[in-house]
Amino acid sequence: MLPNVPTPPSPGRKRPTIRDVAREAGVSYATVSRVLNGREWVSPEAVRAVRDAISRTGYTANPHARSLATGRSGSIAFLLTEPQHLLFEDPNFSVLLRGVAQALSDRELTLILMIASTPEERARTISYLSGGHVDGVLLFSPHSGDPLLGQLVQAEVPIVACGRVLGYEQLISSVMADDRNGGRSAVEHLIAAGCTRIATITGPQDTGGGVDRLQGYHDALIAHGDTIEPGRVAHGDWSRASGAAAMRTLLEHDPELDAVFAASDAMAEGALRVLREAARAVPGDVRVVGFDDSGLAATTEPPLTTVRHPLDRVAEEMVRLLTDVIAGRTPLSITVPTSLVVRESSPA
Amino acid sequence: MLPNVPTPPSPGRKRPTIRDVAREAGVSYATVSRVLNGREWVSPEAVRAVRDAISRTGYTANPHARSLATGRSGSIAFLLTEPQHLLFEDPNFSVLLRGVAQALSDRELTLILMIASTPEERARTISYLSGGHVDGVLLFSPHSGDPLLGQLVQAEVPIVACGRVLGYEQLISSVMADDRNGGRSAVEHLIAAGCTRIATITGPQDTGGGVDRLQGYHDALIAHGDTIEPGRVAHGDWSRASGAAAMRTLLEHDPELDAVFAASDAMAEGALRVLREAARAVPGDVRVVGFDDSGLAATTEPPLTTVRHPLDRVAEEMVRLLTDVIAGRTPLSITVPTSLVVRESSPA
DNA sequence: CTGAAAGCGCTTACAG
DNA sequence: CTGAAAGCGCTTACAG
Repeated sequence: MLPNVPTPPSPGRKRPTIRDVAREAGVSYATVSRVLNGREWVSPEAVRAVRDAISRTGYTANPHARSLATGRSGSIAFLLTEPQHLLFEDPNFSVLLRGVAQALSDRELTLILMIASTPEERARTISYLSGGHVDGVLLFSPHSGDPLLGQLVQAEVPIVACGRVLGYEQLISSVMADDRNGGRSAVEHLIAAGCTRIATITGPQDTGGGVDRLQGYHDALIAHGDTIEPGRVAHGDWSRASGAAAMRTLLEHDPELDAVFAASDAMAEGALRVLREAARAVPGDVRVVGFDDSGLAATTEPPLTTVRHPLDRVAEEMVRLLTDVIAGRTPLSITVPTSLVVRESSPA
Repeated sequence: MLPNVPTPPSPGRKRPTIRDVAREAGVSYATVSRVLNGREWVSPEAVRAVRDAISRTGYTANPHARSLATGRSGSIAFLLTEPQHLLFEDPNFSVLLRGVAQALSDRELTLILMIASTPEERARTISYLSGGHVDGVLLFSPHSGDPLLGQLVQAEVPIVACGRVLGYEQLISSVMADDRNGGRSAVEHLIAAGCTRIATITGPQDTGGGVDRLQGYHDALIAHGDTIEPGRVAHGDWSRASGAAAMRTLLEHDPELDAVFAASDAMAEGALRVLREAARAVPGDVRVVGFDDSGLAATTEPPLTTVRHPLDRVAEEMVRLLTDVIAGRTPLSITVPTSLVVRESSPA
């Protein structure tokens, strides 16, 4: 029928364009564009006519044409660089994703998900993002040694990271929890409960969260006049398995320890399992405090006392900040407060 | 400097276009386009010259311009309609997302994530997808009563669903696990172990998986000459909490039951918790079998015997099928096989 | 094998 | 307040 139907089996009738709407409304298509974009200098009658024509024709704008004309893509990349096994088990990820999806949807922006774990994916990702095909990038779980970071900065893509990016504080905006004070409050809670041999399982030391939560542990101990025992500090990678491994190391070093502060709920869960195997009662023999207040925290055995990391707020702030950065405002960091949530693994 | 820099603070120099490449290579830009798209009838020299020019200029194609010209967006929507609390706790979701991201990336397609839970999100989603802004839609956790389904079908958007969509079997292509045989094999395993009072916790009965796994339970029992006791069937919604609630109901109806087949690992986990509270040993007093072999299964207490649902395969097949549907091939369904994974909650 | 040209559907100064 | 026109960066028949 029509001369220029799409090459493959035509997906129904041609979609209406701005010209169809203009014809319906009896105005020029420039005017249609103006009301579409809510610009000034359009008469009320024209606005009404166009709106009617739009609903009659079922018109929706072609985002590609719009992007081509404006030079903005209307989309944001949600970039994950964690190795996949962490992604799989981390309930924080879902919360963040949900929050970002919501915030983006509210602003009529599209969420493009990119996972860069294999070398091929990383190469494709960097060329895609450097190509200017998205308006900005939301970066999750960045590790300071990652070469992707430098490439992204060099490509001048607007970026906002989740958590401080070590070594890039001045170049990459970020939204972080108050990790240091959060860690501190967790350990102060343990001290107040009378614990005297407090160990910690840290996050990766090439991440802001990993470093800052450990610093909070230091702060609390020092403020209380204690010294830091190296044997009471074991490192993890946020995962359950690493938490379990770290707990074993800690028990070897000090079988008498009476408390553990784990820098994530997932690691705390691993620690809980090892303590059970080692026949230590929680909280009777050993108190355990986690970090995040993720979905996990309330369902462990016993339920975890933890530091609440308000990821819904973080997601919202990340999107807000990114739109600022895209608009040209200078990079900055936002810190959201944390709070202690007391459950049975370390009651008040 | 340049007359037409983008409105906000110029993001560095202008990106090279196809004309810049053509100039560099000393050919027309039509020729550049040909080598870009790997079309025939280009001399080897021209190809070489263009490739060199591309790497010298750092050119990457503008996807919006390309989409506008070709009428294809190069992107696929990953659409989630589950209420958010399910999304949060379901480890299957991450596996699927990862698999789809990989398969799409291999085909140079972009993954657009859409979450449609609130009414506003649903409205935006339907208008976005109906607007023809993506080449196709990957649908997750569809419930048969959802009005979104009809709207999507009416909009003639290519769709592939994860799991059979009840009532839309002829209209929506899908990739499903062999749910019925999977459920059957789980229950046969229980029968073979000598269980005689086998209960089941089902998934939602408005989903293909929910119905088919229950049918598998029926099949096994009937084949063994047993009758179906209504009191031994309790319904859940895939979540842990619903599994726990269902388990309580089942114990009330038959305190002597000696086995439970839960239609998801998450529900099995909830059941496990209730059995522990009720002082039933697993597998001593009650055997438990789950479904999915999700990340959860190996970490429960005790680890779960379960039916493996190969979600990585499912993700890959969904993308493959969707590209077929987009290319105009007739809709069809793909079933991937399942297999029993034996662990301690019901040993061999 | 290769150019010149039209067209994809918008936005945006530029004149009126 | 509104139209006519140029331009965004590509692809694709159409002539050569």
